Amino acid sequence: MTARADSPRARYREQTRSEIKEVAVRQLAAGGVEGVALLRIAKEIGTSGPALYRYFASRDDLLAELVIDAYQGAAAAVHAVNTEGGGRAALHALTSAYRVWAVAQPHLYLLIQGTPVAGFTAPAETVLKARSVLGPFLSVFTEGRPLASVDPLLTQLRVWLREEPEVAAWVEQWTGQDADGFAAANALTGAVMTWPQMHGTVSLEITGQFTGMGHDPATLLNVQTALLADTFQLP
Amino acid sequence: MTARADSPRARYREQTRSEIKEVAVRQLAAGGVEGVALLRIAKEIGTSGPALYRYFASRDDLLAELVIDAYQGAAAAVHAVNTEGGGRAALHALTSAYRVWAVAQPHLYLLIQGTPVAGFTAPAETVLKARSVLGPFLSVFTEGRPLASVDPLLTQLRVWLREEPEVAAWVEQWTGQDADGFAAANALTGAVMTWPQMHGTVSLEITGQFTGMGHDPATLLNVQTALLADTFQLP
DNA sequence: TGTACATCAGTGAACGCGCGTTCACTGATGTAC
DNA sequence: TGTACATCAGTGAACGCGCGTTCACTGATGTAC
Repeated sequence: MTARADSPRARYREQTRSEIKEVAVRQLAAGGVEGVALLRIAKEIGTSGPALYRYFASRDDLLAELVIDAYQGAAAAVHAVNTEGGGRAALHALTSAYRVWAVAQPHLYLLIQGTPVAGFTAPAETVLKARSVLGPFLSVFTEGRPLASVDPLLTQLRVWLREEPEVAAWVEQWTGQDADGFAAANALTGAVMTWPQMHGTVSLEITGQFTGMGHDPATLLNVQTALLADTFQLP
Repeated sequence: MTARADSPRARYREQTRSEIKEVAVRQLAAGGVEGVALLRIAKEIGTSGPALYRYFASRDDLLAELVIDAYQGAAAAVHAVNTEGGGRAALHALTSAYRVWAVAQPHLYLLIQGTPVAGFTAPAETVLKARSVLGPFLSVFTEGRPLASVDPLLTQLRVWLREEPEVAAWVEQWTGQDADGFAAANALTGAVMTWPQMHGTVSLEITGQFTGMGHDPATLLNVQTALLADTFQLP
């Protein structure tokens, strides 16, 4: 019989779990994924190595939780943006929030969007979580009217919407539009174009490849976002 | 006294060095940077571990060479593009060549553009090599006339050109234009905007984050490239 | 309220692994005269 | 062309390290009656 969820013991358990994760994140920041070591975590929180196995079944299990937490954090940051006004301003707010979150915790960003870790299979929920981050972008692009240059991509995504009910449902949820219609396809196309744009700029900034270059990454992202807004003729 | 450069011994030495690097690259592909292990390399080429120290001073030295080789490969792929005609077609050819190289050797691409390896300092030449990859893009954008939306970035890069003689020289070399002029600044801005765009799309493709999504990454890159060409009003 | 038992957190010792690197050495291949 | 020496490639043994994980165990904290 398991202890009640709000028992003192359960509470203590949760507390220890999150303490372990905190230390793990710190090690992640310091030495990357390979720098996360159970024995050193144990030493840091003043316990023995094997004790950690009361809280996580294995190192990979711990990593998997970090991945999920990171996605949750990114999604929260993006979802917290007020997009009520819609249009260009909302898009700028979204891309900026995405960047700000990433720059504030680069190690977490790299954990979920960087080089995949060999031998480590990401948890199954990952795909859904990643989609969740892009949701708010869909809603902004719903009112877009893309220029003709975007057509090749639009056509492909329209097919996808037709063939993948899951995706269609996701898009409908965020756009409030029928997945067969123009608005839904436009929205999906906008999100699919925005993602790599943000990711490219943000990841180059985070990995330090802009250091010594004469521009502010935020300005770069702003300009790119403005062009996207132009392309989709956002109000 | 060192052996003559073309002596049989020197030739054999080079051969062994490159055999070691080949195996290392194979291990890189299989298990990422952490998967490159001297002892396993030695075993694979049928020699003892310590023997490798005749060819590379340390594991980090070996990795550094792989990094340089990878940059050289990327640069070669981009430099091989025929940009004589210039304009939009040349830009498309360049971004496409970049992507094709990356997709063909994803592990090498991730080695130079992915998550930095903790505790490993990239060789000093790295910055120059990275610049070299972008050179041909400069020449294409020389004939660009960017839209006003790009101005904020343009202004920053103009300052950079003025203050960093090295960069100015690099830009002059590829554009054949005076670094103080409009053409040089436009070219630099175009390259700085193209880089993250390509990187974003290519790295998401390579890390498998597009799998299960209903579009062809090449189409996405083409659309993005077309928009860049529009933005800079390339002929 | 007290007692008997079950559940849980944490321990210390130990296992086996693969790693990078050093060292003193042997034998082969070059070079100088 | 032959001999003496220097340079090089490669070896086997060994070092020390940190790691993830298992195991049998002790003591504390809960739960049931």
